Amino acid sequence: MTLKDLAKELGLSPTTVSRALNGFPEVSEATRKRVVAAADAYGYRPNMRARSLATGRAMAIGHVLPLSSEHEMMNPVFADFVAGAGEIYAKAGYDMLISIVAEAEQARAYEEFKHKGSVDGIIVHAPRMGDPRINLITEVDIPFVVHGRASQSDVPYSWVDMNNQRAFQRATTHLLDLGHRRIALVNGLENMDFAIRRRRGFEAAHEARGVPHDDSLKFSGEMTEQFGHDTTRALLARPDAPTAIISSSMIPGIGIRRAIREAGLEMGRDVSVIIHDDDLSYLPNGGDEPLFTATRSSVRDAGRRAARMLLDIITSGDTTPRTDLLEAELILGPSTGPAPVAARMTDIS
Amino acid sequence: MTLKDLAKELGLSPTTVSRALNGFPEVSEATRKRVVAAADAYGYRPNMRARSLATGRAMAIGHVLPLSSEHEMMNPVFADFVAGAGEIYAKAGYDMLISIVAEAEQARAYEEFKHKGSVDGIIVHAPRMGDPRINLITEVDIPFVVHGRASQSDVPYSWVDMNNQRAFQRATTHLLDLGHRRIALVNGLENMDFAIRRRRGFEAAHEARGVPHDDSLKFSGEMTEQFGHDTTRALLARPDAPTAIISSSMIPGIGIRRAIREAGLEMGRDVSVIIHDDDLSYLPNGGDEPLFTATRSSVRDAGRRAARMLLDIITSGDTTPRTDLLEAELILGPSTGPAPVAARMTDIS
DNA sequence: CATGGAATCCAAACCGTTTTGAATGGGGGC
DNA sequence: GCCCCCATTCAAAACGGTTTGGATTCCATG
Repeated sequence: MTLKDLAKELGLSPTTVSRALNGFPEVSEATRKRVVAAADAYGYRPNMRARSLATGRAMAIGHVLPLSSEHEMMNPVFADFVAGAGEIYAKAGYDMLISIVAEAEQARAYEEFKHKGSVDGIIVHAPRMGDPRINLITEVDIPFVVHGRASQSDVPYSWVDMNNQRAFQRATTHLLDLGHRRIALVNGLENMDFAIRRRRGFEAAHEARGVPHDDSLKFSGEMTEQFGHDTTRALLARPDAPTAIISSSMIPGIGIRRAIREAGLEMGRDVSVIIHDDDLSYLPNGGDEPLFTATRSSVRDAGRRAARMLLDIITSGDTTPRTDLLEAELILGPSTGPAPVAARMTDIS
Repeated sequence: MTLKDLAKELGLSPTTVSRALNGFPEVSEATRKRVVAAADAYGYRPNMRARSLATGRAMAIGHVLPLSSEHEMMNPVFADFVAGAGEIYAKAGYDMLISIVAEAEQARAYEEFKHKGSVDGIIVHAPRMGDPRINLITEVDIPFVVHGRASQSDVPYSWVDMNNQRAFQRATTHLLDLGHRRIALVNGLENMDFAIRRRRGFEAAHEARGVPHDDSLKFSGEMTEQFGHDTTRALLARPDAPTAIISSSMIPGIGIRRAIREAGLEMGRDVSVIIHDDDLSYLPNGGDEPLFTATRSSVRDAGRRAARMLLDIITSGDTTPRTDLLEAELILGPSTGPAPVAARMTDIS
């Protein structure tokens, strides 16, 4: 059932039918009702391809994800971010196009998105530091919003991001306040922008308190359970073992907890742990009570905000860059406590 | 730069240019070369919407995910499955359209996919038992492949699935062979088809060995760490505590491990644990050595297979249902061992 | 020297919408 | 009764490709 068929059925021209269905004022209320009634009697749905072609709007948003090689980690927050964005798109009648493309081919991917006309805007995921993609898409001249930021990017752009630095500064400060003086950082890969900001926050907290930070206590790697476990085991075997650990994600946090237990120690008493909690729906940080003390910021909510921002840029046509900085909450759980006295003593001595 | 512009630039008709670029035989090799050269000199990309409209093929596959309400679990395997499918689509020049839609509106969603003409085929995720969607899409008459199966569906359809029953039967049999007689099952929600099959495998193994299975040892719920932990804690507090636990996913498995440790017991010695491992890239079951004894089947690989199957159905036009049943491997890790003698004794007595 | 056929190329129709520009009819003002 | 304007409606031209059904040229064949 095409528009033409429907028009013939009603004895009207395609023009009038189209206008009736799209709410234009030049059509009488009587015929509009007649058309609408017939439309859903016949179950008519406009063909999006044809409409897109005519209007120039694709009614779709593209998400470009870097294709992770076999051994690289698939971004674990992606599913939740997309779920949040998808909610917004669905309400606004937009589709979501996802393309997974190797790092080297990203340039072409954006250009194709534009020229193929399959999307009206793009969400950029997982920016690296000084990510070249930003300049690239800016040149292509298609609306986009970045989830995260790319330090050292020279062009202005729109983004939604969590205040990574502030979150980790607060977490670190909290541990310092509890008397901890040797704190380890288990961070994500430091080619990712968020990881760099988190380390900066970690260091800034030390500096603000005049406590030196030890480079040998800072680790970065793929955020797996194994990574958390192995680094913690190594740390606890050292004579100058830290009394607290901050982890960039809950997954290594679980490995940290395991290593602490294996060492015969207790989390929250012998070693304090703070994780960052993306509030992933499939990995909740406990139920009524949290499992870990955590900085929490919902990545699903970030997805919703980024989607709203992008749709607003597209529909308003106002491309002046806008930004949305989310603050993480600091949630207290059983995984932190005052620094053990023994450690504090030896440290002070 | 449109096809017409390019044609004018070359002094050729749009017909010839189109044919040259699409490899039709009716164009001389000389002009083809000239056209191709000009095309990528000008950076010409055909507009997909126009092409789709003309050819009737959308060159896109739709994935429909149930919109999880705030409290429901977002399917944790989704990200990896999609990554696998995306690889295949990218190679074949297809786009991936994802739409997240509430359970109640799924019917309309499929119909719209068809009539809007935005996709050539559909992948159906997370089928429930007797899932009504299967009949629905069959009626809509658009190629589709189901990831998983829906028991009690009366119409034949194409699917890619893991042999859930066999995997859990093997895991259970292995525990029985180790002397365990009271085995608990920590399963996913039993409105999901895979969960039902896994329970059947669990029960079949008992029956094959003539060991009774106790309904009070079977649990199903959202597969969170907390769920694994809480049920295990309750189990271990019972006088007739099980000596082994099978978990439907690694995430509750981690909670199971935590509860075992909290009870002062050791996993693999006092309580054996087998998990099912979807081989998720961001939640590997250990590194060189596994953390858990596990039934393993890569969900990313399933995504690749489903995508290949669907593309083949679409391009061949042969819609006779095809199926692909993947067998899980049983991987031995440190989380299992012979049943403790004490338990075995009291059981025998 | 026609004739047929292969090899190339092109004009025009088509895909299903929206949108432009014009036509039609009815009613109000004079 | 005439004119103008407004409210409706429509025919036709986009949008950017593909595809159908010829045209044209060139060469070999009889």
